[in-house]
Amino acid sequence: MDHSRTIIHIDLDCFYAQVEMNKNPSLRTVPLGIQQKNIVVTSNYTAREFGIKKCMLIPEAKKLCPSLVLVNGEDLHDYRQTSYKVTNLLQKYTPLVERLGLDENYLDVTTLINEKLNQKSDLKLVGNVFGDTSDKCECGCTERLIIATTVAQEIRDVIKSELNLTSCAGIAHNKLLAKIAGARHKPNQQTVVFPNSALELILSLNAPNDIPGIGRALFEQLKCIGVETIEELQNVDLKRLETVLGQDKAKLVHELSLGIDKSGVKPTGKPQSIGLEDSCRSISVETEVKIKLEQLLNRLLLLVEEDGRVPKTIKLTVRKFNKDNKMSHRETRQCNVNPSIFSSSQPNKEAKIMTTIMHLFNRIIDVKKPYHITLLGLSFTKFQEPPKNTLASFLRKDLEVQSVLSIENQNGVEDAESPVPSTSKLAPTEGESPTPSPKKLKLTNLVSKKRCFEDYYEDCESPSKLKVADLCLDSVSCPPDADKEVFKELPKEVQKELWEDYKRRRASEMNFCSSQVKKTKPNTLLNYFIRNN
DNA sequence: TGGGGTCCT
DNA sequence: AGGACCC
Repeated sequence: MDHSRTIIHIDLDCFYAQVEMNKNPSLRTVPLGIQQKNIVVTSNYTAREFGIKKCMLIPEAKKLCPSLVLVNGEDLHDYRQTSYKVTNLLQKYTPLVERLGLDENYLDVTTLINEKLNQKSDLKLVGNVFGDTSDKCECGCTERLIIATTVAQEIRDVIKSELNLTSCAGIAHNKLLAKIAGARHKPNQQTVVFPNSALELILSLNAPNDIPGIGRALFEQLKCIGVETIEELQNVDLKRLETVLGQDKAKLVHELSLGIDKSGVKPTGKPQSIGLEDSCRSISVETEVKIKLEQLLNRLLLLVEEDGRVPKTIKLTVRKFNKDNKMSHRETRQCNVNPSIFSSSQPNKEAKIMTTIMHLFNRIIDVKKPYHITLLGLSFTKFQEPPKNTLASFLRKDLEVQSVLSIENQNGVEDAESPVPSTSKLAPTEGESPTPSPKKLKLTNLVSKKRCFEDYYEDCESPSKLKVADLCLDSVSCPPDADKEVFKELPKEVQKELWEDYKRRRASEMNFCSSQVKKTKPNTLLNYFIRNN
């Protein structure tokens, strides 16, 4: 077996509740529930002592705990923001950070651990251990996992000190085991599991669908062939499993049941979609539909503006009333939109977008017949170009021009555009814990977001006129797409970053163009900035 | 049972 | 466009 990787799973404790308690510290001392419609989606640990459970109905929760304080958590904006702050912190340890929902992250710390291994730091196991450790694997994984317990503790300490959030961590040689182990001791604790305890850990779960990756549908299929417990799944005849699941799925599921998980930690880049939903008792007239969708659209436009990218398609989701318990049944329709519609200079773009949304709506609902809608959702997908969250993006004058200059982020790998150079990444570390990087320069407040478009072509040289040689010089000059007057006033360091950013973008363009023509990868600057390629 | 997301078919 | 999975 291969135990060469070291994975840490970080899970924020009752995440929404923690965010609300940080916003309003007086909530810390009371039983707190986060409410979405008629449901308590999560609660703080004070409330849990009353027996409040995830996804409990409000009346039931109130009966268990009449003093329960409820905060509405239907707008995820603040949770999403905090969530990304956590992920950004984690990315200082390794670029291999994968998000799962808003409150979980996987880290592949293999490289970092191997570096620490060479430094001969003393082996001190921190936190809980799952299972018995008398039978020790000799492949080296034991030492690696022990070092990782210290790293996990450091990471949790930083999340606490920087963001005032407590979390749990699971440490193992794969994602599956790390996640399951982390849930053993909650809250604000961590657990390591060694390979020899993998089977025991999996068997400690109650049912096959407690294994991440085995959901309701798979569980039902398993039942059909008489597999109801994890033990039965572990011992099932593979051929029989294949008859219902097919070869690939059968192998995967069987391996999961044995604690084997070969899946890698996939760096999560920018979201593939940004959407909003609103459930409701009943909507059956068109004006109400319009009002709801307008609300959703206005909120969504703000989110997309924050994101910085421009979407190319829009998707409408409708859930019709269904007396059967098929609550999950939704219908969607999508269409492409001209990205120019999102331009800030576009006069009443809301109305224009609403027109296409209502067109989608009419593809799902025949408004001449009675209807009964219980959910409306709107989402934007297929974004143009990766946004460049750098100082440069701020000074760039025109979104449309920007889109011409940029390329799609083809593999979703982090694009080396982090405003703070991730120092600890792959470079050898100095042995101490990763120090928080210097505070980001908050240009947001320094530079007005107002951009003027008119003089772009007069003011700037065409990028195509820039010679490749310019890109290789050490000297720093003003990128053609930045405001020269503003640029002059900036500190030298900032000027340098803007110029570096511009060079990177130029390099990307060059590679983009040539790779369209010939399949071979030219040895451009880009190769230094794009990994896994 | 909410309000999100991902990837595969 | 839907369905599986995840939180």
